[in-house]
Order: sequence, then C-alpha cells, then structure tokens
Amino acid sequence: MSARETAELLLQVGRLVQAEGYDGELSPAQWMALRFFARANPFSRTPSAFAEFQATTRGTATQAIKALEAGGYLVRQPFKTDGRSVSLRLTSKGKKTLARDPFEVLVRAVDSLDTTERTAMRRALHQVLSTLATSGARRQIGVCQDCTHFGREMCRNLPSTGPSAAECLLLSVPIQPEDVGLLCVHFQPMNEHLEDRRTP
Amino acid sequence: MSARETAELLLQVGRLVQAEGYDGELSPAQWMALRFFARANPFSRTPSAFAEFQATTRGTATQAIKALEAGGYLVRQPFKTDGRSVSLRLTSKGKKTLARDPFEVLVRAVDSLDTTERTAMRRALHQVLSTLATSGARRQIGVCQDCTHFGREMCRNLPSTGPSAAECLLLSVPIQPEDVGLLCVHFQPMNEHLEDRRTP
DNA sequence: TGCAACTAGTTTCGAAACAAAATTATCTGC
DNA sequence: GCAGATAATTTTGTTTCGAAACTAGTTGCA
Repeated sequence: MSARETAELLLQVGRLVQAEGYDGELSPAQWMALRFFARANPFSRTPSAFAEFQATTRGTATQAIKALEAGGYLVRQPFKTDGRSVSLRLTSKGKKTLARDPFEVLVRAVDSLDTTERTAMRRALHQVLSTLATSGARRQIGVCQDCTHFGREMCRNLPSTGPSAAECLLLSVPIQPEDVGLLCVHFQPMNEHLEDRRTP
Repeated sequence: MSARETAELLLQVGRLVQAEGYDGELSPAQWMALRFFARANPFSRTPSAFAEFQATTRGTATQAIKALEAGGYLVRQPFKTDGRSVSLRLTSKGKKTLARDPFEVLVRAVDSLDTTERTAMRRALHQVLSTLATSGARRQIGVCQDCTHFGREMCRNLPSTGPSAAECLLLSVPIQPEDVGLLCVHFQPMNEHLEDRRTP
C-alpha cells in the first residue's frame, strides 16, 4: 500500500525535474547528454553508451549529440583504435553551461536532507534501480568502484607509486584514480551477475 | 558530494520508468492520464486538473484524453452544476488496463524494499518534493489528508455515523472517507502556504 | 586473401507530444 | 442582459522520439 504511494512520489519527482529541464537553453535530453559526457569515463564517451544510459535508441541519441555539437557544447574526436567510434568531450562552454544545469535544484533539495536520510535514500534507490534492471531487460550503467570487473591492486612492488592502483579486469587496462568514480558502459553490478539475461 | 549522486539516481529512476512507458498499448502521457483519473477525487476528474497535474497545457491534455476515450478507456459525463465542465471516469477496460501499467514494475521494486527503508524513502521524497515546489514556481497536487483545507470533524453528535467525518474547508463540502487519499486540484501543502507565489 | 557477420554511428520517416493561439459554449457579476 | 471570465476543444506549427534503413569500419573464419 505504501509502496504505490512511494513509487508515485518517485514518478512525481522525475516529472518535476523533467519539466524544469525545459526552462533554459537546452532540452531535457540535451541536458542529460551534457551530464552524461561530463561524468563518463574514457571508454564510455560514445553515442552508444549515452543511448544505453538514457534508455533510448542510438538514433535519438545521435540527434541530441548533433544539437550539442552544433551549439559548441561538445567536440568529437575519432578513436585511434577503432575508426567507427567517436569520443565526445565537453568544451569549456559545455562545462560552463553545466554549472547552470536546472538539475542543480534537485541536488540542492537532496542536500537539504540530513545525512542519515540521504544515505538511506541512496541505498534504497540503488536497490530499486537494480530490481528494475533485472525485471526489465534494461542494463544499468554505474561507476567502476561498484563494478564486478573492478580490481584494486594494493601497493604491489613499488611503494613510491602511491597507495593503490586500480584496474579493469574485463578490459585488462589500468584505471586512473580520478576515473574510479566515473560512469562506465561495461558496468556489471556486484551481486546479481550470476546469469546473463541477454539470450541470443 | 553524496547529494549529487543520490539526485542522479533519482533522475535515472525517472528516466527508466519513462522509457518503460513506451512499450505497451498506450503512450507515456496516456498512461499518466489513466493513472491520474484513477486517483483523482470527484472535483478533480477534469481535463484542466489533469493539465495542471501534468504541468502541461489544457490543449495537450485534451488530446491525451481524446485518445483514451477513442480507445474506450475513459468515458465522459457532463457536470450537472456546470455545463462547461466534464468529468472523466475509467471504464472497466480502463481499470483492467491499469493493472498492466508499466509503472507497476516500479511499485514492485519499491515493494521489495524492507519497511523501514521504504518509509525512510517516502519521508525523504516528500521533503525533496516540497523543497522543489518552493524553489520552482510549480504547483504541486496532493491528497486531501495532507491539505490545509482538510477539516476532520470527530464524531460530533451522531455516534452511529462512524468514527469521523471529513470536510473540505475551502469548498465547504463533505469528503467521503474513501476519498481522503485521492488527488485534488485544490491541494494546498500544510507548512509553506504562507505566501502565494502566483502574482497577477 | 576474401567474404560473411557484426558493430558504431548516422539518416530518414512517421507518429507522437507539445505550446500557442483561435474558437465555442457556458457561467458569473454587475 | 451584457461584459468578462472560465472549461474545453480545435487548429497549426515545432520538436522529440522510436523504428528501420543505411554507411562505414571491424572481426572471424575458411
């Protein structure tokens, strides 16, 4: 009974923030893209990754990106290793714009909660998201430090290199310390990775 | 720091549910209308009320309603007291359809939380919503029991009529016990009704 | 090498959602 | 009874979106 009420509150918050997204220079989808490319790690700054994050199609994602490029908020750079892929990066204009993100009102609203409430909400939302990800056929995108493939190698043989070095066990590449909090397309949640739901 | 992360989770949930709304017989806006008319109290089952709830225009609201009527999900009934207004009601088909609401996956996800987590989330969301409502110039629509105009008259002179009778102090009309949990257009939040932000 | 299957990204198209303005019908106050 | 307000609708043009078709680059396999 209270579940429905709570779920409706969730929906209402989402709708309100969506509506806020209209007042400004960018559309809600474009704000979303700007946010995503600001927070995505180097593997994940692609149209496809954004499409997955947005739970939309690649075609739609391309259009939002095209608009942002035309407006000078993003620049593209082809991948060296794969001629098909491109990497999107925020320009300084893009970064400045992000400071005016209407989404900031939500951040401030959440910030006005006290700490225990906020962490409780964070944990609850986390669980709701992973439940949703398993019930729908939707992938979720998360950050390296919460990922199955995240390997932390503690100060192995060189004490002078710092406290620890991180690595992606899936791609076998090192992860920069400043990147462990960024979003990654290859994210795999820690607990429920027992079965692969994507059947051929 | 954790505030931004939590806010992003909120946004993500909203976006996911929005995307779920596409797979099915109805569009997201139509699902929203169906949900609204299922949960609105007798004063509020009008196109205008839905438009306000959706934060959109009456014209747009009319179109969603028209589609639902054409599909046999809603029926209209003119008001007796006011020839301009119409009241929308779900048909049995509409009610049956609501059971397939893609939003139900969110309800189930919330339901999988344990009770303390759920109530913590509910309280936190409530607070976030009212913070948002004061910062943005957006009206929020809520239920009678949380409203300034809600008057509960405890068993006055007739012990046999039940424990209590409710009344809307704004409209001076009785509220049926089963209606106190329904949405109302005239909703006014309890705490921050000190000033009216809608200037002429 | 050569070819098929696959993947990343883009383009195109039609269906919607939407805002804004004009329109119709009804109600309220004077 | 008339002017102005209100509820709903219609119309028009713009924007957004998903689906599907398409281009180009990559991978696997013989």
